Amino acid sequence: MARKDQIRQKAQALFRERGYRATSMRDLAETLGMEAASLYNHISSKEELLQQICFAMADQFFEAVEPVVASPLGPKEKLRAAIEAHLGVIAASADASAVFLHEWRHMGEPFLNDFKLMRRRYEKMIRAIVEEGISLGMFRKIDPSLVVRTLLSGTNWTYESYKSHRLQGKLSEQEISEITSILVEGIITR
Amino acid sequence: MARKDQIRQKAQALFRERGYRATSMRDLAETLGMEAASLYNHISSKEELLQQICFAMADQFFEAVEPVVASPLGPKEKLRAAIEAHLGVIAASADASAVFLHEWRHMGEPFLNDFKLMRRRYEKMIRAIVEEGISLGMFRKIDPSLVVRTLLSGTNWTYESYKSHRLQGKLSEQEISEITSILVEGIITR
DNA sequence: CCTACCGATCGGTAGG
DNA sequence: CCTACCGATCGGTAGG
Repeated sequence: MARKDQIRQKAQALFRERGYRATSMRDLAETLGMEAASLYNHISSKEELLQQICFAMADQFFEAVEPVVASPLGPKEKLRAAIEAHLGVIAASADASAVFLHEWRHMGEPFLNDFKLMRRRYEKMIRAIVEEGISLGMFRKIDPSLVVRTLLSGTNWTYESYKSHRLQGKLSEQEISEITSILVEGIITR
Repeated sequence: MARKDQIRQKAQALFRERGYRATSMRDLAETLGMEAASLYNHISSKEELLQQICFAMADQFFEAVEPVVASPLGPKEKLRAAIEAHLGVIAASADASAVFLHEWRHMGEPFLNDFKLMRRRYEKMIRAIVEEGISLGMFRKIDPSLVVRTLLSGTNWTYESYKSHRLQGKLSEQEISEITSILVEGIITR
């Protein structure tokens, strides 16, 4: 079991660095000091690795953001808290987040469809905050779907922050707060 | 020559839809109604296609944004115009933009390094606008590198807008303006 | 966890 | 632009 976790961790790093299709099972085995065939004592297929990474991250995002949505905060504070929670998940699992964001399309059915449905549900959850804010006159009247995509997309670079020249290491609490602020302030009515 | 353009156009669509590594030359040939071997009368390699797509898009982004940077606009209007120009390029070439944004890492050296340098130069150009705005007290005091990454990342979903349920078809001028506004307003001091 | 190996598929070439 | 084909590599299995 511990071995399987090691495999998954290395798979996350390689899938993120090179992409799922460009990572061979031989590559993965090599980083673990074993032969490719030996991997199959711990996993059943390459795609199973991808599925587990993607759906485990989906769980993480929901676990972080759902309590915020259920909270009694007002739209502005709720949206801020949701984006901060979302950023916190990426910061906590940068490799797996990058795989979640970019490699999911290489899953086969029926997992692919499940994944798309899950993502739709996630966006819908955040969209509800935006819609409430608009209806209360606190947020600008802009297509909520467009708003949510811009918000989430604006966070999607952060998994690579630790590789950047200027922004090395994990994002600090303050940086997470600043990114959130940039995104949320652009939506608030003046 | 016209044939080569057809090949490139189909390659853009397939690389974008399935990813570079998951697109075979046989896939590409099939969409063109020819055999894989015949492609090599028009191109020299699969990677050449990727390089030409990526660097052609790089040229487009620079051609759109450089005049804005050189203009006498103030930081706020200049940043707005730069983001709008950036969004305009994506809207005009959605497939190629998606490839530019996601598939570049599959280029080999020395092209890969050239590409990274080019991207750095592009970000630096936009960062200069942000830095000027901060120094004039018009923009909030936030790490300009973080700001630029958030801005550009916030535009990176737009190439898929025409596939979305709620946002079908190319982005309208108004939608481009709204996205720009969300991103830029979040940076301006109050 | 390894050796040995499989059928499938890959990018690309030769020759016409 | 096609047929025929190449060596390399792929994900995965058999058997120990």
